[in-house]
Amino acid sequence: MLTIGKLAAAGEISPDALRYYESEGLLVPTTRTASGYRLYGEDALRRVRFIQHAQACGFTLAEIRELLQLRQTDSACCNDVRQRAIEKRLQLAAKIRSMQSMSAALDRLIAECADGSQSVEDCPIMAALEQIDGGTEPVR
Amino acid sequence: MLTIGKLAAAGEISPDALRYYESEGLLVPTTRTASGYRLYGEDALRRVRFIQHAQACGFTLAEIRELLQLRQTDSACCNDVRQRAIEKRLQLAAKIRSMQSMSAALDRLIAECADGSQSVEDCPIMAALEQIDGGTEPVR
DNA sequence: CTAAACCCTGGAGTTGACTCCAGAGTCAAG
DNA sequence: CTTGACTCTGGAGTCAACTCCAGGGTTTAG
Repeated sequence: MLTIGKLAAAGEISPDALRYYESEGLLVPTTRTASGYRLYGEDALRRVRFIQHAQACGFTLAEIRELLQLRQTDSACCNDVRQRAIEKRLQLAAKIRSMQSMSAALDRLIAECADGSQSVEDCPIMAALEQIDGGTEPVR
Repeated sequence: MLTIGKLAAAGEISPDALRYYESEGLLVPTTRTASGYRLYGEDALRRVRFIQHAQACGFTLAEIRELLQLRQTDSACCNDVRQRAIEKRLQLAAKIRSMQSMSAALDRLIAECADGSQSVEDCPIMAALEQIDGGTEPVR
């Protein structure tokens, strides 16, 4: 059994973050000592890694909690998990596209003032940013 | 001269957001009526568009304030603006790469469980998320 | 003249994933 | 037996860009 500090060290995460996960229903300690210290079993480390990897795939903690709850749900099958992964990939694609169009807009602006010796008043970038058609769509 | 409501309507933004911009030093009304109503000149609408377009290029309000302050700075030249655009493009590229690697990680997971009829316990996605090497790096 | 529509200020709430803190109790080593 | 390291709880603070609200005052249309 691991105390919170040991688990934190093993998972390269702060004890505060582990307590936060508990408050969010993601990782409940196996038991507590008589004095109230949290004690975690071995599976806790796997759970921490699960959370970290899912975060690295773009899932929020709320979504990760749902994924974990699927394990408890008898009617759930692997397709439910897969579906969430596919949806998350779609969300990522949308965000990537949005940022790519931001980047493309910047490209145009940067190209527009290849010679940057002018004063800021005459800067083509500043001028372009005031125009009605910025060429980009807002995020989200 | 426009009241805050008129400017808000023209700029397709809320009056609250305009007051917020003022508090952040981005858009100060030209004057006020005797009773304290904000009054904006024509340039205010251009300023609002500037803010919106810069946001659409990924700049934060703090960064936009800096861009606007460059106009006041005598020593600043167009290159200063250009440099900020280039740096922002770099930041965007880094975020895009990070999200692309998230998406790629999801791709692998999704492929791994092409047949999704198994129970969640046996789901290859869930199993992979518990492994040490997730194949992705954390964001930021 | 009155009601609706507008405006003001100051401050709290939102989202997400934490961090940091105070004040108190607990545990392990020497 | 003491000292330092650890843990507990509850709550506040962080970032960004707002939104929403209460409790007022102002303006305008009919």
